[in-house]
Amino acid sequence: MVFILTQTSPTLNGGLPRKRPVSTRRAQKSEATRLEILEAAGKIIGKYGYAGCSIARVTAKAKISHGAFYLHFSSQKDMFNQVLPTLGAEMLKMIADAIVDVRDISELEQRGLEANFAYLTKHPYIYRVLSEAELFAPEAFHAYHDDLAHGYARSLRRSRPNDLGSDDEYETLATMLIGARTYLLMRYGVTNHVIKPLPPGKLEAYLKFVADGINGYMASR
Amino acid sequence: MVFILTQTSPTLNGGLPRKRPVSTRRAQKSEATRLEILEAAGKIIGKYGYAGCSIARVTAKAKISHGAFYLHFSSQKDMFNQVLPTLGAEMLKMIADAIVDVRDISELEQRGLEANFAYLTKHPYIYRVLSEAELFAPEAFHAYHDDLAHGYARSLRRSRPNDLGSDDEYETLATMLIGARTYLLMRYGVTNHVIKPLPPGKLEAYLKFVADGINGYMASR
Amino acid sequence: MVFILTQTSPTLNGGLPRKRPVSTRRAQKSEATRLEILEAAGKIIGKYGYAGCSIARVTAKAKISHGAFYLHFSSQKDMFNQVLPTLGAEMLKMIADAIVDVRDISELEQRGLEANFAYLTKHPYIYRVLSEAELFAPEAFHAYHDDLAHGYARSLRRSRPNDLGSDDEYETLATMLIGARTYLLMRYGVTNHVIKPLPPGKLEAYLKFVADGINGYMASR
Amino acid sequence: MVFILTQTSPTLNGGLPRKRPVSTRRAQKSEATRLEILEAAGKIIGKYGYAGCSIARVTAKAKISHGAFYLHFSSQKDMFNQVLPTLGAEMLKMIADAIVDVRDISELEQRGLEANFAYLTKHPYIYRVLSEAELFAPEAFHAYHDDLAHGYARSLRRSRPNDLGSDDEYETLATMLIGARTYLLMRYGVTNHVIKPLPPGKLEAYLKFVADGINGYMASR
DNA sequence: AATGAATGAGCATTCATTCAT
DNA sequence: AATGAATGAATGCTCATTCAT
Repeated sequence: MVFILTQTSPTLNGGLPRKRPVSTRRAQKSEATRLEILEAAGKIIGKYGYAGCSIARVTAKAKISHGAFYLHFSSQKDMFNQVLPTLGAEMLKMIADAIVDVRDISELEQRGLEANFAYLTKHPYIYRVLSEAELFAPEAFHAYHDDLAHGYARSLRRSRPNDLGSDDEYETLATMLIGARTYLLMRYGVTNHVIKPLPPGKLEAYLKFVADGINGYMASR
Repeated sequence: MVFILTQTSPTLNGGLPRKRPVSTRRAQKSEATRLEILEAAGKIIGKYGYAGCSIARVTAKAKISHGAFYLHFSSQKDMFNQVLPTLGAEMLKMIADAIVDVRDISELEQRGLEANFAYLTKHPYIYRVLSEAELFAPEAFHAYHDDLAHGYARSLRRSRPNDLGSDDEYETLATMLIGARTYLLMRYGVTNHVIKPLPPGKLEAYLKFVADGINGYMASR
Repeated sequence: MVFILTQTSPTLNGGLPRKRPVSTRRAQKSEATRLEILEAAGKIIGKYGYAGCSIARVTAKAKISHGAFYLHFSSQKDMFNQVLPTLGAEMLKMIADAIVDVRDISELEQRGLEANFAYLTKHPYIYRVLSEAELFAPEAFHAYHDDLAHGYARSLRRSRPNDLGSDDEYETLATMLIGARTYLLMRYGVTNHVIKPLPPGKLEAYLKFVADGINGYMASR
Repeated sequence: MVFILTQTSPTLNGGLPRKRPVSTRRAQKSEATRLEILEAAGKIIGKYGYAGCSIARVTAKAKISHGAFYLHFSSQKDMFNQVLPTLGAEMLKMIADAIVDVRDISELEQRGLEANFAYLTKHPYIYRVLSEAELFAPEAFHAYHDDLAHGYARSLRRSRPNDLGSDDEYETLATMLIGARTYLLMRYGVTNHVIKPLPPGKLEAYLKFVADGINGYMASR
């Protein structure tokens, strides 16, 4: 096949060494495998936690050999630190998309929470990946929260066009809001690492509290 | 030795087998050992985390034999679930004492936070015991937070004498407040599992946000 | 490419398949690669020992692919057994050259030792290649020592023209001398696999002892 | 049983807590196991070398569980460093005993070599334990050779009562002699890690050479 | 000829728990 | 009641060799 290609169409790739396509194909395959491993790891973390996410379990689920794991990750820790960024990125994107055109805070919060909740429900294992990351993938955890708080802060600012708070003030606020909703979710919306709908009224409570808390916060500076 | 004691004073308690004092003494000793083990475990968790809190380390620190551990706890998990209730109770009490006579919310929050922070600074290992408990001692973690939210809710209600919110509403609010402050602390006040003072302004930001958030929350029901 | 070459000049060598020049060029290239691999292996053994001389390390250093290794050696063991003969040959030659025209034993010993020492100092990794070879490349090790003892024996015989000892007697003697100097070097001239100068007097001690044995050694002090 | 003992002979141990016998018994058992492990390791090293002396093999041979190994040694390296001192001590003692009353060098050498050879033949695996130790248990190896050279030097001095050489001179000499005989043994007396009798004449060659060096060796044939 | 992804057996070490003493 | 030796499954990781491309 290679022979035929190089004979029949020697000019197709403009004289480039015919190595590229091969290595590109390989690189794609490799990247695909890397993602499969991370998906497998995510599911296993969802079920057994990071502590139960042994290389043996991951490779069995990803249907690769034990040794192949180390072609894609330098260590278990390395993999742990990639699970959240990879699997969490999509969630962040979904949330960002959901709030891209909101104009006031309650819309922001409502849509953001809905998108967040929808994603967690659809990909139930993400919740555990995220909640245990503080311990097992601290770098990823903090990077994730920096991102989240940053984006949140930007949306908050956009939703209050006349307000002139500093970046740090908005990030502080975002941090508190994330904490409040995380604890609400943890206390009322999670059983055995599985997300369930919040009891009626909780979400509204959060929205109300948040709205006036912010007004007061901003007014009193 | 035991035999002799029970034999030499059979009449003191009117013919009933006079086991109580002895077993009481034993029980006291046993209880003391149990507490020593839990203290040791607390310190080890503070230093190495629950994951590094092996029975070997704990028994070495508590100066008991490996096997003796199982006279006091049925398993490692059992011990994990007792560390937080035992060591955390004191902190809860300190906080409760600090806020027992407050009359308005900002005093409540200020004093509560100060007491909390003071305790964590004085007993640095508690922070890790608490923060990792969600993962390694989930039952204890949730019981602790139930307690905390409950007490918090009661204080909130007391600080707003004319308000008629339901218990559940106050607990929901307490949960959000705990989340907000926990995340603030985690993001700005902890490095390498060690508490450090919050940057200036963070605490005030929390107090302001909290005060008006609550007012709005309560007014709009 | 190969195809084209063999097709375009079929007549040059009178109809015989004109493989030779090509395969010669190839063979040369192959031989060069083989040597590069062995050089790389030598350096790695010098630094990490045979046990640390993995195929991965060697191929990385020789800048060839992992698989290409097996085009030149049938196994790791095979390579191990070729490192010493290849890299040691030069040393043996240097020593042989140094002693080619000596006429008495003390000159023989002095010059031989100096040449040996000079070579080891200049190519520090050879020492480890040699000293660990008994374990990891036993065939090569024994072949090397056969060679060494053989040449040594011949020089000894040449330095004693009137002596009629058998070859075996001279080889036995050579073996003992090699052992004596090797142990002297090992005990007094090597730290952490690196050759350093012998303490003053050791070399002279060896020379005296060798000449006259214990009696002479003791008498001549 | 314990009860009976403490009742029937309360004075036998003079009031000492009856814990001692138990822990002594335990300690003896433990020591016995430690030695069994080292014996097993010695045999395995004799057969497969240090590189093949895995904990799995050792514990299987010593009929203990995998984990029990670590009750007696802190690591594989720790064990490696104890094999030679433990198994080699007996050999050194046998040699020392054999030469305790010699009065001249040739007797010293003859008896020492015979004892050495006899021991190696009876405990064939020691040879490999010793010869590979330089690489796998360097500390033990050098300690062993320091001991050996030291004792050897003392014997040499004793066998030459009128001689006033320094300790260092005698140790240097001992080192060369050990080297010479080791290489003789290695080259003529070992096949596949198994000791076999030296060919006739080799031992005599060594004795002659040692006494008078090359000159004597050659003259006395 | 040359590549490098894939394999899978092997390794040292840890540790909660049990149980004979 | 108290001890601590013993168990054995489990873990993360390495590496010589093979083989599809």
